[in-house]
Amino acid sequence: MPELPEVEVMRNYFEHAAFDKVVRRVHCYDPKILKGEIRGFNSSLKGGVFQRTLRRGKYLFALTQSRSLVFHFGMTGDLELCSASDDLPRFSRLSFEFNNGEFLHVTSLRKFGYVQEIDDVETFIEVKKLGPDALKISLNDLLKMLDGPKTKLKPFLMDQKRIAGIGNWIADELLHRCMLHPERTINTLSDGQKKSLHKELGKILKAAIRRKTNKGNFPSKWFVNQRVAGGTCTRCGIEVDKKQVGGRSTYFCNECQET
DNA sequence: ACAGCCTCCTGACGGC
DNA sequence: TGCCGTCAGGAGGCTG
Repeated sequence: MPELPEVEVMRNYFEHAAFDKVVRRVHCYDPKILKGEIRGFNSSLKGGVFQRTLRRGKYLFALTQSRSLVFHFGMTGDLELCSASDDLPRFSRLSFEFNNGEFLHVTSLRKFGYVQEIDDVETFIEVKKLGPDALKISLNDLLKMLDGPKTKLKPFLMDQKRIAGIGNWIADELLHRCMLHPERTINTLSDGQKKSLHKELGKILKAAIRRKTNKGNFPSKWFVNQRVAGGTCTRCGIEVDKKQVGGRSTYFCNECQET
């Protein structure tokens, strides 16, 4: 579930939870979540202080004076700051213990996602071939990107190597707003439709960040709320269709969204 | 270049 | 009550 807006909210949370505190120790409760050895991880971070965060798409980076970490939250990842007396959160896989006794937990029910020490943020982004951040992509860059490929719209939007940050729900919300069928091919889009993709994408991301939608509290008018069995189109009222597109469950209105 | 399928993982939920 | 199958989903890998 964590897509760009949720990760941006987590980035903020991380700063409030971790900045200005000295890392006393790192605890790993499930080695699967940590890429690399806990020993090396611990010695890298012990005594460090997180001072900076960055984000590209769904990836969060946290930097101490001398070390860099990347967090990917998969679909069920989250951060949770706890005091020493709190119970271990359910599904905690790793925690940073600070010298004030607090613990910042990385939770993950389904263990997709990971925490990893990296040499350098730019290199990581390069190796992953991540596209520009969906929140920062310019209209011109998007227009250029949309010029040519015969890919279907939804898989295009969700390809992190093209645009970083769009996941399943954002793609469905965006395509419904722009009245475009998820299987519409890129090369049939008009200029107006391309421009509306850019405009609506920005609106969705900014509103979602503002509303801190990581708890699923989307505005009631949003199409994303209809991504359930029996959901109805927020524009025409008919029952939404559900179909696998690019291997993902896709909800859309067969009447309003043009193929 | 693109499509389609598989794997990872675990809790929720429906059917019987 | 309990057992079983199915589903969700990001990303990477593999094949066609």
